[in-house]
Amino acid sequence: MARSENIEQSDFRRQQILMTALEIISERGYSETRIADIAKRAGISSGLVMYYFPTKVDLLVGAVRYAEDGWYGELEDALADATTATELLEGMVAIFLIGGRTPMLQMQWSLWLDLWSQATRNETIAAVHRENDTRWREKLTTVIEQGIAAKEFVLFGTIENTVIALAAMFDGFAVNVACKEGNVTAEVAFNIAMRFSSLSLGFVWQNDDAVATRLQRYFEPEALLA
Amino acid sequence: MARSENIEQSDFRRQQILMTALEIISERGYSETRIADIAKRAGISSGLVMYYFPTKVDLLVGAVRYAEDGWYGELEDALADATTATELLEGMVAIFLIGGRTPMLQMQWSLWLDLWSQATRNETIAAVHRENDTRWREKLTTVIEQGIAAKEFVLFGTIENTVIALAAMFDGFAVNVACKEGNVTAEVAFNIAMRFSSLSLGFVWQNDDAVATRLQRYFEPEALLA
Amino acid sequence: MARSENIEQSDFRRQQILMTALEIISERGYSETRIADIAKRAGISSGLVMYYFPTKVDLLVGAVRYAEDGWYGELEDALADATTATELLEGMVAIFLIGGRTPMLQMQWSLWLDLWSQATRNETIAAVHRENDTRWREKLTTVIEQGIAAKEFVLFGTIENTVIALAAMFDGFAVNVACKEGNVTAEVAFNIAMRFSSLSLGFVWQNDDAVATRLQRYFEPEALLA
Amino acid sequence: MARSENIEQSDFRRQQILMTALEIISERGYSETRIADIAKRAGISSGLVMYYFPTKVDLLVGAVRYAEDGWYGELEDALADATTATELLEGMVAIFLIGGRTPMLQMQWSLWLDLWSQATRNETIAAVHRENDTRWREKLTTVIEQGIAAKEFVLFGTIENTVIALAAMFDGFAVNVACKEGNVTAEVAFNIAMRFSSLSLGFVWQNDDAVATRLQRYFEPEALLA
DNA sequence: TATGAATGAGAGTTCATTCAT
DNA sequence: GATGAATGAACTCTCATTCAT
Repeated sequence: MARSENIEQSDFRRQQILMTALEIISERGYSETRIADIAKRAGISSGLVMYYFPTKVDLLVGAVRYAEDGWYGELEDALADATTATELLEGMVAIFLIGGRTPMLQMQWSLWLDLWSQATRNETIAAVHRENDTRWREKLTTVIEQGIAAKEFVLFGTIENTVIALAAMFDGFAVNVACKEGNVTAEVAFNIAMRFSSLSLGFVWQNDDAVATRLQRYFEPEALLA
Repeated sequence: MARSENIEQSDFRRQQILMTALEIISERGYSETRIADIAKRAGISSGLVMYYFPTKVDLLVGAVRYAEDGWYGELEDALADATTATELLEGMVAIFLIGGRTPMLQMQWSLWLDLWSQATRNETIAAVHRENDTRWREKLTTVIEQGIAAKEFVLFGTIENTVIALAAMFDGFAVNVACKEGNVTAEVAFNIAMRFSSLSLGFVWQNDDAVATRLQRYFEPEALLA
Repeated sequence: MARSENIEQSDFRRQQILMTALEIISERGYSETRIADIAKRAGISSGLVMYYFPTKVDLLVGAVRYAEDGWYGELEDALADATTATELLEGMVAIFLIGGRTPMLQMQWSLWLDLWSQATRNETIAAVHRENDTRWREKLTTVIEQGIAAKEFVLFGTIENTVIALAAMFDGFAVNVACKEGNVTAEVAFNIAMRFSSLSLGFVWQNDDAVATRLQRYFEPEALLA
Repeated sequence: MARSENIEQSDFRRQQILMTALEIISERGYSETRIADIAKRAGISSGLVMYYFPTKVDLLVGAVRYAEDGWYGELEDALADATTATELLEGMVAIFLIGGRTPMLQMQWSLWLDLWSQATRNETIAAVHRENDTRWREKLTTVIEQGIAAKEFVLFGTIENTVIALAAMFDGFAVNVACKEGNVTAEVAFNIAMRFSSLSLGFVWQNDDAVATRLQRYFEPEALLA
């Protein structure tokens, strides 16, 4: 077997394990996930899982990075048709809270809550969390800067603080959604999140037919808000 | 031993165990907490822990409720000197994000992140989480209603949505603080949280000497923002 | 159950586990001994073994100490009829190399070789080994001093060096016996060990009927040398 | 590639693996040595190690034989300047207990203790041990015969028994040295071993300047006894 | 109430060995 | 010869939970 094939094969295994891990951790949580379960579902031995990921924490870190990379990669595509800053923000928040058309964009919030929970006590995991957070804030910053340049947005504070506040609000909504708090479904969360974003960014937003039409780019109508 | 003494003794044990559990779960997380560790620190046998709390989940539920009750109880006292709705809100947010003068008010955020993480997959825990959330939103609602009545606040949406949005933002900030994201310390979080609350509630707030003076009701000066 | 009964029960378990461990480690060696095997043979769960001996090394240390204590305790009894220093030495060497009438005195040399092997790299085990060695040399010293006082023995060097040399020779013979080197059986080793001891201690010793008669105190005739 | 080159290459690999195995087994013991560690340090794959040595026991056997052959080969050279039987014996004991100028002559006692320990339960290893022992005794026999012929030595028993006794004593001292018993350093062991050898062989030996000078053939002065 | 010995079903991890390439 | 992915059986150790006392 040629060297390049080896590398491909190796990468394939790595990805296969990460995908499976991602699935199972999302389903039942990190601490309820067994290496043996991942191996079984992937159709390999548990020894092989350890061969690629020496410890269980490595697996969590790998799975989170994998999810993150996949999410951002596919987010670009999903937002391809959004042109104004408002539409971009709307799309980002919609996909963040409700999900997108691909499995990767159907963000597994339970994975994130696990990550936060582990991050408070494990520095390696905390570092991964910070990485993610920074990436998300940078993305938001870019969109807001575009909106300011295009005179769509007007800020009431510094851009840094605005981003921090909005990101915090979005995370908080994600907790509501992940914990399935009855009255705050993903769609309700999206709606409120956009209204308060518009307040902070000085633009007008209301959930009308135009919004509904636009959102069909990201998910099926039935997932939409009333 | 008289019946009443039995009950007292029983309640004492219950509380003693809960306090210890709270301590240890906060320190190292729910899944890293061993029944045996709680028993050892409480100076009792692990069998006795199981006698009062038949399963480990019961212990988590109990500890969270205990923390919650303690927190609200002491919050009242802490806010005794705050009279206007603005001051009340300020105090609530300060204590929520930074902490208060008593151990109970030094909210162990890591406990809450654990709770969220477990809540996504365990209905009993999810119920406790919802209880907490409802209580917190009711508290916020009361204060906002008072502010509206006193013409301190003006809303840009329904009161329900405003409360949901603010509560989400506060939770998101709590994640930042708990995961020790470098640039968002508890004090920074408080500051930004108040600025954006003022935007949503139509009041003016800026972090000046008067605020600093007021905050000294809740914690020592050195914990204050610049 | 009364406290004293608890302690008795606890000691019983401890001893039961140590005895079983001793047996199995002797049979197949420390690194081939499984906690589960000990548990199974003792008729208990492996968790209980770990309850009494938190690590496998603790079990080895415990087993060695137990064997050692048992050996010395029973050595006293076995030597009760030996009066002269020569007879005492003879008895000690005979039991050391060939064994005695009780299981404890049928020294499991393989256990000792394991101990030496582990001692080169594990300080805890090395300490136990040193303990044993010191005890054995003290025993030899006492007997030799008695022999000198009784004018049975005459030394050609210091008593310290004599003891070190003799102890080394006995250990070396033990290796021969444990590794079942064909021509050096336990009996042959005993015979040569005594002849060279007599050289170092200036007494006359030859393996005659009187010796054979005396040795019957320690083991059955068939175990005796031709 | 020509057949002879293949064989050379093959021998090279074999030796390379044995040297590395010897190193690592000496450092951390047989049962703590991993095939993968040997492969890594040798810069090859673990599959290749198994290609040359089908089982781990083969590797131990090979390593011991390799060490043994190296030791005897270099012993000859080291003793080249020793002419009398006394000097030869002195040199052999010195190198046996203290070591020589080459790595091979710095006998790794821990390897030998491992060998003994395994030999009690593994017949293949026991056979290797016997081989070694026989070789060592033959060497001692030759020297003693030379000493008798040259009237340097006078025996108090048969030559066979004398060799067995001395070999046992040397092994026993090796245990002391390997287990780093504080008061019996390699140098002390050598000194006592020689004094008691002289007793058994009827020659005069005392550790004076002449001895010290002679020993400088084998190792550096600082390693010498006072 | 209270103890703590006892359980037992794993858990993650290890590692000699195999084998397709 | 040489690789290193892959296996899988086993190991020590963990820990919530049970239960006789």
